[in-house]
Amino acid sequence: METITISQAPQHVGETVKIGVWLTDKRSSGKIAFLQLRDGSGFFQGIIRKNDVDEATFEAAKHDLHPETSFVVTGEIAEDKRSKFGYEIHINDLEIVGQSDEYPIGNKEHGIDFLLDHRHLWLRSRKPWALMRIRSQVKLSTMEFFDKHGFTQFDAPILTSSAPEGTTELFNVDYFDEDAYLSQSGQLYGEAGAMALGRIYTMGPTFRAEKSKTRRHMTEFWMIEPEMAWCHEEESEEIQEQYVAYLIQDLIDKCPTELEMVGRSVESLKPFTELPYPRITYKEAIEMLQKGGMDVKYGDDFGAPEETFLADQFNKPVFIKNYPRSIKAFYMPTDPEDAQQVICADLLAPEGYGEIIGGSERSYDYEYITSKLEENGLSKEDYGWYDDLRKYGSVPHSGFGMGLERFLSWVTLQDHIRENIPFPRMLNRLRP
RNA sequence: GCAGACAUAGCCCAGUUGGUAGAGCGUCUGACUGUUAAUCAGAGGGUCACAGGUUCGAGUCCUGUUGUCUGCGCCA
Repeated sequence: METITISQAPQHVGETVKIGVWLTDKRSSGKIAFLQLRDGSGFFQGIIRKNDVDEATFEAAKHDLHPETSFVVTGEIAEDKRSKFGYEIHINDLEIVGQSDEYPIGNKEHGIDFLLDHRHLWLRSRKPWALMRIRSQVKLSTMEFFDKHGFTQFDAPILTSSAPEGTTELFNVDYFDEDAYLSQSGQLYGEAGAMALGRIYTMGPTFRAEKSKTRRHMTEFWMIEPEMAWCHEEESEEIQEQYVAYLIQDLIDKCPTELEMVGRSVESLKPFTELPYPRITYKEAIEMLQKGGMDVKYGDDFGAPEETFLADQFNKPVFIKNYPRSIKAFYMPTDPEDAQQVICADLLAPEGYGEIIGGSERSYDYEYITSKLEENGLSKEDYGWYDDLRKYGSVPHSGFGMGLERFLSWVTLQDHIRENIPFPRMLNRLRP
């Protein structure tokens, strides 16, 4: 007899098979019981009738199966329109493997704090299952997209000697009696990679010790940071929008069930696969905000309300280009049309989700970079290697960073990014 | 870092001028042959966050402590 998974059930209609499962819920009558089953590959229902099994098995189904009890079922796969999945299994026999008593998570009515305290178990529920499948697909699609476009995956170090942008707080670790820090960006290392391999991308965890308490922040999150040699900002933006559209199209094609499970309709995502995305300048954005009655002036960075307002003017992601130098990173080159500004763009997601990508051209001028490093108090000892990238065969290059969980929270319509990573790390949450 | 809320059963929450601690869900027992948050009947379940104070009497009023959530800032 063949052992299959729930996801393979449609190919085994009429066959008697074995499946290793967990119970999510059950309903029973005097002579029939409905067992809601999951096995990691999917969810469906098992039916057990008193007349089809011996009495001990039927009694076991009624009394010994509790939420998350693991067992092996033997039965015949049937197509049935009364089942939500479309298929179900008529059980002839079952063998309990692992008992489960008083499972803490029910079908409804839990607060977020309780659920996060039980994250190791909550992951078994439907919504986290769907969110983790979507996350996995996005990472796979990322690798496929960049591979197709000639990029090499390039892993930046996580332990670093100091801070790339010098401003944010870093997690300090003891590195054999020397101070080291957990990386807050792989970008500078990515630039070294681009000079070696042309086009690279990093994909890995990033750490920020900022005491942020918002729906858009975690202390540990994942970034995807492509870096491209011989590339100006305009070309980088084209890659960015193609990448975002590619991720969304792949989700539409490969994860429609998971999207529906988390409340995101496939139809609502389709417009975001149509390119190009609109582009406006920072100055135009300021004008739009002022006309909209918001209290901003040139030189201000945008907060959440401003980002939402701007994104609401378009029904697509929108690039905001060329911000003032004062609110951007030291390595961004001067905008030739306005010396107060730098060549960069942020991509704002629609529907109130704010910035999902920050990117820019990188200055490749040795004098400019060395003076900026000095202005920002970044030492030769720690950043001399970054100078070298300009000293030996410097070329125009650009790159960007996408926050994986921010992207995911947008496409899955979550109001907080914490459910888009298996074990979120936040200001007040380090366990489980 | 700033501001505002909250803390009562395993969970989600009520609790009136201060007067014996409540419901729903889950759990357990029973009924029911197509249930989808099943339904019906019954049972069990509490150091009211912690520490003081006022009072004949505090879940309720006062003070302090701790924890959590939400929004803002910072950013992805």
